[in-house]
Amino acid sequence: MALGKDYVAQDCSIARALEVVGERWTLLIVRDALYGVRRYNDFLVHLGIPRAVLAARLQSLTDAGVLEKRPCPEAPRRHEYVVTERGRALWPTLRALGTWGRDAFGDGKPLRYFRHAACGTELGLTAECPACGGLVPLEDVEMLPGPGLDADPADPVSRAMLGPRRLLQPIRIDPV
Amino acid sequence: MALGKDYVAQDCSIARALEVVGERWTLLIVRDALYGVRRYNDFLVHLGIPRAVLAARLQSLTDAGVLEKRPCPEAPRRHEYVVTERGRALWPTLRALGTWGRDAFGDGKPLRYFRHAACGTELGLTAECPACGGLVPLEDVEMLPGPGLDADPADPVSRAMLGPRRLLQPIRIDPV
DNA sequence: GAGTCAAGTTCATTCATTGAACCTATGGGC
DNA sequence: GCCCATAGGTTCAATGAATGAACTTGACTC
Repeated sequence: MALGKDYVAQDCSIARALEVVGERWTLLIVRDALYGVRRYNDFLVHLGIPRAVLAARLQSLTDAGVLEKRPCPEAPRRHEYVVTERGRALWPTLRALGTWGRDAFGDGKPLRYFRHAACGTELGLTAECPACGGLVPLEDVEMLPGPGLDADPADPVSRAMLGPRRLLQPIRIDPV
Repeated sequence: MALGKDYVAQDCSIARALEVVGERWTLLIVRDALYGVRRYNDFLVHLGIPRAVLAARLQSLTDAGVLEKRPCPEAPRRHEYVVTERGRALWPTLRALGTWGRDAFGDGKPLRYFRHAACGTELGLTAECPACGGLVPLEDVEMLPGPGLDADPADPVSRAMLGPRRLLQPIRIDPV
């Protein structure tokens, strides 16, 4: 929404936030980044997004300081996009949106669980731990597949996301 | 996003939620509805949204059970769109998004404060009361103008939103 | 030297958004 | 009865963004 008409003059923090993450695909990219996706091709495969749109979104998210683009440490000619602190701060929003989607439109079979790894308690509405009381550091959030999740997805990124794993833990795709 | 390509097969509650509230303008309409806007023309004036888009979004939000359309009790020929329980459940998401926008892109002068009316404490990141511990019922949330807010806005809806008021309290525009 | 792979860019088509103009039903003033 | 205003839309042409397929570029590999 940065291009063309924007939400200028709305005098509202929500509108300002939506200028950055309100476009189609953008929040899903941030979600994937929090789940550990880092590489252009992995976003591409997992989201099924057109290449041109992905490139544009990664660029604008980088400009906005939500992601950081940097050379991949292992293979120097590759890049990775890593969530910054500002990007991590979107996790409570995404958690709230996800619980809303689940409660409002789910069929009773959760797709994923998010637990505080230290105590095993499922996160509350907005990513806090009801038992320990407080926002759980992202590194301590464990995501697990729920009964509603496709147990044998086609694309390798979804497959890598199946197992219990931590938020932010980089996805690695085994070269076949 | 309901039309054309959608986020089908994403197998994710966030994607499902975005199918309903992810389009341009949609979350701003829900925000206004939570702030007490109820009438077509008030949304129109406050958001500066094209008429056709507003009509389409009100329709799809009504279809999704986020808003309810009903005849206005005072003037029987008018309608109002009122947030349902499902719509109210979006408040923590919007609060989280707003605090993110404020913290990430604000200039230090908050635009609005949201307080728990019973104790005067400012709401936390996601609409809970840090003092009382728990989600505050929307009717008990008081919104107040902050130092960053335009103190003399042009449109009557913004003017009606200036004073300290409760969430959901219907906006009334005095006929000039 | 031919082939591959990551990470894009280019381009024609399709789709959504925009802003202006028009429509319709009611209600009020005279 | 006639004129005008208001609420809540619909229609339409022009613009802008999204899509999918094809093409590009610069390593590295066999």
